[in-house]
Amino acid sequence: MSMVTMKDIAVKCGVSPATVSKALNGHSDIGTDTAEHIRSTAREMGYLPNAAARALKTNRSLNLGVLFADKTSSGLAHEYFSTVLNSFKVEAERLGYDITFISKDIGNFKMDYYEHARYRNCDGVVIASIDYSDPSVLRLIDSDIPVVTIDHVFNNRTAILSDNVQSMVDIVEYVYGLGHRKIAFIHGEDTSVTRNRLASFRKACMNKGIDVPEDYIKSAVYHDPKSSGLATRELLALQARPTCILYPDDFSFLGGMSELERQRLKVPDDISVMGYDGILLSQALRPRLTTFRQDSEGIGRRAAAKLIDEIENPKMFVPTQVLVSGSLLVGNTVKQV
Amino acid sequence: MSMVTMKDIAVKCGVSPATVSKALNGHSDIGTDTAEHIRSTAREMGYLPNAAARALKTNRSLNLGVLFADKTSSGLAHEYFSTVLNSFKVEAERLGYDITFISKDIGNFKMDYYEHARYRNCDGVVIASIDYSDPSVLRLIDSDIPVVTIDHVFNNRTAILSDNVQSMVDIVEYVYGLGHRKIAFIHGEDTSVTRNRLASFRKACMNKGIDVPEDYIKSAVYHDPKSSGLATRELLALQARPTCILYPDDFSFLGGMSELERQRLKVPDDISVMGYDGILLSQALRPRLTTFRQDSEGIGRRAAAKLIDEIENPKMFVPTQVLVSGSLLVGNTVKQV
DNA sequence: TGAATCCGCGAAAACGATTAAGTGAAATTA
DNA sequence: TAATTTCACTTAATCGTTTTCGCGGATTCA
Repeated sequence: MSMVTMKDIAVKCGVSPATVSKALNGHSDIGTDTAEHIRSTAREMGYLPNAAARALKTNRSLNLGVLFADKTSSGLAHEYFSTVLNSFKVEAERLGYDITFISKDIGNFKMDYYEHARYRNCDGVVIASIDYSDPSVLRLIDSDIPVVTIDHVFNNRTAILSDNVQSMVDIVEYVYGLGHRKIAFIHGEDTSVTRNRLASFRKACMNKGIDVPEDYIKSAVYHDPKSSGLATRELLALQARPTCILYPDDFSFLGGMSELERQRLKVPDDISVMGYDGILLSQALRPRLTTFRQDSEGIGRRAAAKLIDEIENPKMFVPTQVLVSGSLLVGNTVKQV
Repeated sequence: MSMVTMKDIAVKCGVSPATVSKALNGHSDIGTDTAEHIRSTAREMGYLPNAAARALKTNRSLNLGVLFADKTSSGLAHEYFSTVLNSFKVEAERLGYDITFISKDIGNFKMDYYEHARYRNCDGVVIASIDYSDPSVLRLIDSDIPVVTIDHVFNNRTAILSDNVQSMVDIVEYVYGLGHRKIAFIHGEDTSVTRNRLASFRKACMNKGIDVPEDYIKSAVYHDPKSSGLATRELLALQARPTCILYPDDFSFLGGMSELERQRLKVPDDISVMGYDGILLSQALRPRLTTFRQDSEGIGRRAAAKLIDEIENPKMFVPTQVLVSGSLLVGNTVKQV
């Protein structure tokens, strides 16, 4: 039951624990035959390294912290973030790291994110889907722990972002190409992502020579069908109705579609609509959703790779912004006009 | 930068490290004033316990392992499991535990689940959404590490399950109540959950005096709209078409709906359909989905509570099956006939 | 042949915490 | 008053690894 340790192996092989450690870690100052003998008896005896002892001694845990939304409206429940997390996990494991969730207040112990990460000896932390103005987050950002952020930029940190600027350009060019000139845009809460998308939308329209009246820009809450339904209603009430509405994500998109349904408007015959995210369901629904697929898998993978690179080559570190581009997913919700 | 340790506090307070440890852990054999003084200087100095050192010495890590599907078809990406995971996380953290993902093969190091859990000193492990016949899983099940399983029963382990038997009863009674007598059932891959649901479906129908011809029972792949679309097509090809089709989950449900759309059948006027899971989107879509909402939040929470209880009170442990019941979510896809 | 180099390995001190066993003084008891 | 108990704290071992330093013997070099 109790674990076999290096000392046990040392006894069995008639060498010192130091030699066992070196043999198992592939140090060069151990004879090849001795090393091989140690390794094979280790295998026979079912030896497992003890992560705690190793972390204690080396001050490296091979463990990454992840910070995903703490709020009750769990970021995890949303497909975009759970996909990011999953690919982050896969890549991290491939590179030899485990991952642990970082939260505030573990049990009765009040602590902030930084303290939690320290407590667990995290070699690095990835941050996503969170309130980036939280002082507790900022403390972590300003700390000496390697950090990469997702979809948000700090000037001293590496960030992985979907290329929101390019995606809005692609979207506008696509609907423009289908003849739309009256394009409305519903955006999410005010975050840097939201601002980037909105600015890019405006610019792309301008480049196409399209005028965007202020009342074509509406605000909603990300992932909230009700809120986007409301925004949609406002847009439909305008005297100069848009011919195409862009939504900030696919949940909002579907919320908008229900409102259209309620008003007996057919998609895409009466009005064109388009989403963002490319959730799994988008292609299973009828009509198939036209949306912009974010490469969430790529984002998670790049985040892990960058973070681990920073951990393992600290002197080469320079804060970087990695843009990950997505692609248009053409369904049946946008029509030629 | 480098961490403040108990020794530092001991020096500053003019006591021994042992006294600091006891004071911080609330042992009774330290004077109240001394203890308070130690605690306050610890706070001032920004002391943080070192999880690795503590784990090494106590052989307890306050860390739980989670085993979620390893396959590329990430369990995490599915709303049901990510919700379970999230509530598991929240409850575990409330009780003072962190969580770490357990996988096979971390880096170049080949190991199985049991070894990984050992390596990380997990106090317990929760298993969900996984191939329960995997020998590596079985090794963990047969080990001395506390384990709870989700949606699968082993006789030596505590299991948390949605009450699939009752839910099928509720579903059958609901559609029966609306006049349906020709009810088809599409089920997922062969697992214990699937078998339970199917058996319960048959029994519930029998209790209502409904005959279920064998070709009303079709097989599909969970969460795969294509596969359920196919099964749907087969059902529609029958001479005695069912008036109501039950799907194994909401993704399959939507796959079925697209097939119906393709065949120009209106839901619910031409045919009634019903799903399972109660995904977030179900109420945002039009028609609103009639489905059975699993209490995934409750499942995760109970799993954490049970697991931690087993860890902290090992002698009271007895394998238990906790049934968590869900509830009917009535939308517009089932019609009175 | 004597000196320098290299190779393979061991001794021992950490890393930061916990805890059994003990210690001296004060308080209680007989 | 002498014996016992209680109180508040310390000593020191220990958890399983890693790593610096050094050591003896063999090999190479001059």
